[in-house]
Amino acid sequence: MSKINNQNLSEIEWGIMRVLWDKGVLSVKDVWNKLYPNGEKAYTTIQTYMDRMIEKGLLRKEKIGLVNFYQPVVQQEKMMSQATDRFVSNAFGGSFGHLAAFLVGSGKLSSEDINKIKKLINEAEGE
Amino acid sequence: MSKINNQNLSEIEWGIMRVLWDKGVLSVKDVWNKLYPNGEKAYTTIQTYMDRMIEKGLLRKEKIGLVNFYQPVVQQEKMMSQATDRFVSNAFGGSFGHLAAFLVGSGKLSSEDINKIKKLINEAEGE
DNA sequence: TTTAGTATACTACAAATGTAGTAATAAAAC
DNA sequence: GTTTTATTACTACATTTGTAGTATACTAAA
Repeated sequence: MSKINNQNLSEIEWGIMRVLWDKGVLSVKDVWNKLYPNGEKAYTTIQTYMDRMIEKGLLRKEKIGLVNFYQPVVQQEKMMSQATDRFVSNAFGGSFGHLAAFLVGSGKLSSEDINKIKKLINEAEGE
Repeated sequence: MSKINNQNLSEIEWGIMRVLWDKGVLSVKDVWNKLYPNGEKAYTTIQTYMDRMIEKGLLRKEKIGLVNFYQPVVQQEKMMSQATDRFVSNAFGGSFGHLAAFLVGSGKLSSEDINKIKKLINEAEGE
């Protein structure tokens, strides 16, 4: 039974989740084509990943004809939130403010980003 | 030779790094006491971690008397920056703005956090 | 100078991760 | 109807991670 989902995703797992969140329901081949159009990884490697991700409760599959179609079990928002929590707790000692300040001070944000943030802050404060 | 440092840290490795960044130079025992005052992990487990972290180029050690003292090789800022890059690229498709917006919209920031961010933004724009 | 206490160095091993090959099966093409 | 092609299912294996025990060696105490 899908062990209360709370693990870290590896880079490849994130990639797989992203295309599935984006496209909805896909076969291994679809995902593979999307992620590795030049065959950087073997097809069966991705197959293995995706089947292991079912065991982890991240995906589920359904066979239609002879092809398996996979889809996310976990919501993107939820996963992002959990991952952010874990990341902040590891890298920023649990302080979201620290991370936010780091972002603002890091030069990693474009001026559009900054404007969007200001707007969001104003909206949030307006309520 | 310290293979250009670019790996992910596990939760435990982050913990070790954090106490070392904080305190400077410590023995295994010091770190262990700090992180697991109730012996949640075996002393030798931490020893193993710290020695592996030397191979990964994260720490270095120096023997004084019969005790090894460990210290970080990589700067905290740099590590945080790299880790943030990787995290954003995995979880937010590479968009820092997305992460920042997510943070502001998530309710994870306190009002002091928000104020600090506004101040930082103003300062940044003032220059 | 034998003994008891520490810290180190080395070894061990299971689980998870990264990577992919091969066997089997079904459909399509000939 | 036999061959080829597409997929899946299963197996394999090296590396890394998590966890810790044991053997050594040195210091301090008795």
